[in-house]
Amino acid sequence: MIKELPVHMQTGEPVDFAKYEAKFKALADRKRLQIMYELTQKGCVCVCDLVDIVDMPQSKLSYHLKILLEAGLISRETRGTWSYYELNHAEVNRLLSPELCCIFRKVDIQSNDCCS
Amino acid sequence: MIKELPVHMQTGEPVDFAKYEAKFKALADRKRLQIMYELTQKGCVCVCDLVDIVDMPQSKLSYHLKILLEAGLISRETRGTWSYYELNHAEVNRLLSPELCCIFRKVDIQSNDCCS
DNA sequence: CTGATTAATCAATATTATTTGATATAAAAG
DNA sequence: CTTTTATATCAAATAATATTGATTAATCAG
Repeated sequence: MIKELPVHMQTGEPVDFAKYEAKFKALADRKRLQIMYELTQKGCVCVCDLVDIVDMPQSKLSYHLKILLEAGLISRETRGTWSYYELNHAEVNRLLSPELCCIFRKVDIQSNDCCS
Repeated sequence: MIKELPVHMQTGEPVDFAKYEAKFKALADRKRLQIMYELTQKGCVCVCDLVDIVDMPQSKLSYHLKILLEAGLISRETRGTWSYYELNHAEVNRLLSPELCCIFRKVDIQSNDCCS
């Protein structure tokens, strides 16, 4: 089995710090972390429910959801007038440690070493 | 072998989002990420060298080092007039994914699945 | 002791992010 | 068609962060 080097190590290209800055900026807010937590717990939630769950005025919630969405940490699916948001587990796993998995990550059924 | 549940799952206590907010805030800046990257690469570096490495005025660097220090992401050791900073690997590992290990983490010799 | 070096802190300013309330848009229900 | 509901967007006000240059404090070398 051949191991591949990460791109920046193969090429000597500089690391794209700006990319990570954007992700961590989105994570750097307790309200947004709570939103992510609720999405981790509940799966797919519509904005109208989330307003009550996180107890936040609708326009404010919309602002924070946009930031998480643009950082690729959550995804949206619109049905009619409703917008449903859910966590982007792949992206969250790509960023956060196994130790944070019980809070914000959702792990494959295989790897049974978490939140069990 | 008995598996322990994470505290917030055992007790039903709310997750301390503010704690993580502070950590991610410190990570949410490309200059600070670069500082962490250089410390990952070089180990223990004094401020006078870091000024050249990251090409930043001294007072600005000092400001950003303080933020990383207070977030527990780096540590300081002062010898005479010099201050040496290095990455707090334990804390970084606690936060960041294995996939980020090649950039910001340093992994135990054991686990050979990274940056090799 | 004196002058030079290292690094932290401070105050002023500039830049970014967040909150708020109002408005806009679009679908759904009557 | 009209009204209601869901959500996004906008502009203004506020709050939080970052940058700059100057100053301070501590050590060091002569």
